[in-house]
Amino acid sequence: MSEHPPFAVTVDLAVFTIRDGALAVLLVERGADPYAGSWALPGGFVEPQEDAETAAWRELHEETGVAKFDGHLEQLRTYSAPDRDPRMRVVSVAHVAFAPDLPEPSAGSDAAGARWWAVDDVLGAPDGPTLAFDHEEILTDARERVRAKLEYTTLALEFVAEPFTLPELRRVYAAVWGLAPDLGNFRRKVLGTDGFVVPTDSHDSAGGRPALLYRRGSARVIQPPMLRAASD
Amino acid sequence: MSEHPPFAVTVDLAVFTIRDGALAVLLVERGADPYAGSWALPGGFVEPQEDAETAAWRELHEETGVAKFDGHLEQLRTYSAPDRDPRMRVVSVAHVAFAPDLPEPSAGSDAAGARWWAVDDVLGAPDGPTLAFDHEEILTDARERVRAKLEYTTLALEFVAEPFTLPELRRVYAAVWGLAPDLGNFRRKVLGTDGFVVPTDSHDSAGGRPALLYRRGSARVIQPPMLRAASD
DNA sequence: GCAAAAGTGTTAACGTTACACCCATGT
DNA sequence: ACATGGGTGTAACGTTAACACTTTTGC
Repeated sequence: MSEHPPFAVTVDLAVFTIRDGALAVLLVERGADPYAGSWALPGGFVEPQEDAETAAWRELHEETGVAKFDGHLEQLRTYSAPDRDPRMRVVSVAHVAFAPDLPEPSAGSDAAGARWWAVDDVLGAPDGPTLAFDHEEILTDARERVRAKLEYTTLALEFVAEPFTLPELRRVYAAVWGLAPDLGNFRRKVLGTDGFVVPTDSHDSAGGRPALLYRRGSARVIQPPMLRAASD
Repeated sequence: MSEHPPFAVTVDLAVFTIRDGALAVLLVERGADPYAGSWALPGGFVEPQEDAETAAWRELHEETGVAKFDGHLEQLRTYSAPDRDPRMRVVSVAHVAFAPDLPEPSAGSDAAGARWWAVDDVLGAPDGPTLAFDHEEILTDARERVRAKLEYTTLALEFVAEPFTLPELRRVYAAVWGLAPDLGNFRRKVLGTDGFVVPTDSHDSAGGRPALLYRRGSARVIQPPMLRAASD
C-alpha cells in the first residue's frame, strides 16, 4: 500500500422527461461560485455510508421534490478530469434517469432555481445557456445513451404514465430521435414484441378516434432492435 | 458547499486477450491482506494529477510490462459499494482492455504473481480461484461488455496482431461467444462491411490452403450488427 | 359530411440462415 | 491421393420500409 490521494466523489444526474413533445432535461441554476448563474446538472456528494446509485436516487428525490419516483435510473459513466472542478479534486459518477412528465421542480438547497429545458435548446443552440463544469459533455453523452437505449430496450415506457396509448408512446420516440417512426411499422414492432405492452379494455378520448389504452409489459429488451429513424 | 467525505479512487482493469483459442484475462495474486493469496484484477490508485483513463493506461503498462501497448481501453463502470474494501472507502473506476496475445506478464509491485487465466476457468468454474473484493462482479460485467461490443463494433480487431487472416479473426468471435459464427456468413459480413479489413497481397502458410492476410480497416461500427451465435 | 386521429394491409427490397460445394497446399 | 483448412454459391426464410387504405370519433 501507500498514500491515498484524497478525492471528493459526487453524483451528477441527467434527468430526462418528455415535455411538449420534446426531450427535456432538468437543470439547476447555480447560486454560488464557481459558475454562479450558470446552469448545471443536479447532483451532490456521495455520503460515507452510501454507494453512488443510492446517492443518485437520494439526489433525485431531493431535486425533483418527488417522493415516490417510479422511473428508471442507471449509471452513465464517471468523469474524472483533474481540473473539472476548480476548487478541488472531484470525481463524478454521472447517472441517467427517465421519468414521465413531472411537475415543475422545487429548488434544491444549493440551487437558486431549477427547471426543465428542452435538450435542443441547451445543446447546439447558439442562444442556449452555458453549462457549468463538464456538464455539457455529460449531457451529450447522456442524450446519446437515451437514444441508443430506445433502440434495443423498452425504456421508452419509463417516459409515459400508465395507462397510455400507442400514439403517445410513439411520440416518445419522435421526441428522442427527432423523427417519428412510421406509424404502421411502429405498431407492428411494439405489438409484435411479447410483453412490451399489455392492452386494457378502455379507450382514451381525444380529437379523433379513441385510442386503446395499454399498460407496461414485463419485457425489457427488443430483439431485433427498433431501428432509429433519424435525428439532428 | 459543505463537508466532502474523503474517498480513495482507484482503477481496476479487466485486460482480455485470446490464448489457446479461449478468452483470457490477466489476474494478479495478492501478496498482502486483505485477500492475501487471492487473485484480483490489476489496478491501483488514481494519482492527483491524472484522470481515471490515464491511470488505467499507466497501470496497464506497469502490470503487463509492455511499454508500447497498441490495444484498446475503455471505461466499464464505477463500483462504489461502501464495504467493497474492508480497509477504507474506495471507489473504483473499472476499465476493459483488449489486446492481441501478449507475453506472460511481469509481476507488478504489489503482486506476488501475475498470469493469464481462461475466463471460463474463473467464472462459474467449481475449482476456480476466488477473486478478491467485488472483482468477480466486475469481471462478469466486463465479459458481457466484450461479448456485446463484438456484435456492433470492429473491436475484435484489437485481439489480433497484424497481419491476420479471416479464420484467425473468426476464432476471436468463437472464443468470446463460445461458438464460431458460420464460416461463409462470417466472411460475407466482414468483407461486406466497408473498411472492416483491408486485404494485403500475401498469404500465410499453415496446414491447409494458405489464407489471405489482412490489416485492420478504419471502420469502427458494424451495421447491421453481427449476430451473436450463442454462448454458455 | 368533413376533419382528425387511430388502426390495418400490402409488396418490394434487403439481410440472414443453413447448407452444399469447390480450391489450394503439405505429406 | 488424401487430409487439412480456406474460400464460394445459393435457395428458403424472416424482417423491414414505404406507402396506400380503412375505421371511428367530434363538430
